Amino acid sequence: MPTRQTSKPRSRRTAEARPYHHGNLRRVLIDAALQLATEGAEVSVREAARRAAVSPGAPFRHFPNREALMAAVAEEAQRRFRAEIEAALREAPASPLDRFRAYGLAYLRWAMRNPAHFEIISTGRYFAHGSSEELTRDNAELIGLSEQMLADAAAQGLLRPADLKRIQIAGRALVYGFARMNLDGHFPRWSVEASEIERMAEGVIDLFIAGIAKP
Amino acid sequence: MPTRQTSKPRSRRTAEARPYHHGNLRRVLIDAALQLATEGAEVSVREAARRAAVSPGAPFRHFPNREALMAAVAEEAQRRFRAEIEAALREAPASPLDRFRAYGLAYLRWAMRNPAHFEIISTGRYFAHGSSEELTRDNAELIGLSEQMLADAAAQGLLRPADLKRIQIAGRALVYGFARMNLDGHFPRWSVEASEIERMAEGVIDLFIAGIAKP
DNA sequence: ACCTGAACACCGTTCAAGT
DNA sequence: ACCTGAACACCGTTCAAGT
Repeated sequence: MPTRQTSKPRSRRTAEARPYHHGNLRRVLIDAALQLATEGAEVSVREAARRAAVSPGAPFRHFPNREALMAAVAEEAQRRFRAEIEAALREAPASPLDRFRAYGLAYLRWAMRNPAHFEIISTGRYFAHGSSEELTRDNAELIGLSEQMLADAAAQGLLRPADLKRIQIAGRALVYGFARMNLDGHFPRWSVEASEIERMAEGVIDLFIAGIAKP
Repeated sequence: MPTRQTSKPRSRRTAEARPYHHGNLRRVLIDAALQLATEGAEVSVREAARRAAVSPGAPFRHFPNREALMAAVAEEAQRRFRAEIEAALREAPASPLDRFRAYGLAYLRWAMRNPAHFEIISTGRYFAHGSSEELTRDNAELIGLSEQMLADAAAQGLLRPADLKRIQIAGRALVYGFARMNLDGHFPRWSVEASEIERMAEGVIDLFIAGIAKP
């Protein structure tokens, strides 16, 4: 058994003597909130503070209110979401309809695997979406992407005649609705087993594309 | 000016002398909660109690907890939702695809006009859907209805070859997604004006049906 | 410049006591 | 049988005081 090192004076910054100033609290709070969401718990400022080992008032030095915390969490989640979609598109074939398909698939796969984060991004109950520059910009870019793919498809004569905006809204409603059915626990009542959800996601996207594509 | 009837003794149950026993509290609480939701406010048990002019503990004689109140509210909303869909189907033509269209339209119209009620029915964040017999039954019947219409359409040779379950899930994802985009405030970023939402709902349903129907 | 800790106004829920 | 009112454990948020 090793002797206790009683002679050595405690250094000013050992692990057990946490400094008064956290230094990194903003980041730690966002991670704690992200973690809470992943666990399926309600994100509360107090609980995030508790996990950051900090007093209940401390978060309010970094965020004016709970909404602002949620917005920061959403920005982080959206960044990851967008990164995954862009990665999928980088590996996708050149044909615009194939790219449209890859986009939808990547969207749904991320939503299926990160339901809590997806909800924070999309719900708008936690904070006003318009209040975040970054979220608005990211969103606009993703929308522009799908607009472009559809316009290309139309230009190459791949689509049956139809209003492009209508196709776009329908396509988005389809994937968003599917993601939310999953999130909101609707699939059991539609007899869709957990194990077949990702396959069904693919099937639903293919059905939609078959419906808009020229035969 | 009429003289005050001071001679007449106060009856035991005048309007201003509210009786200790409410008599109708369960109903009144549900209506108050429905009203709160309509106003866009968070439904709280205490506020519902306040509006029913009753103490904060009183609701718990009628509902074991907040979830049970929300479930009762959802049951009421679902009843109205279902009634409207069934009314629309009564007036709809006989052709199964026309009926499918009428169903989708009635679904979306109700969701557009009663967003708060629609959310309580569909979200599953307020209470466990499985806990309500009535909700489960109502839901199953609505699902059965659309199943039947699609089966009829297939039997009459109106559909392009495709898996019926897939069509059903896709159709539901489409309308649910559209309703939620409205609810969650997505339409501004898709440049869909409030005034054109119902027209767009129709367009999106028609696009879907054109996609599954035999040309 | 950033954090603590007490305080305030909320909430859901319980429970003894009243009618 | 049903309701009151005080109580408890939460929550978001503020603010004087500490480092």
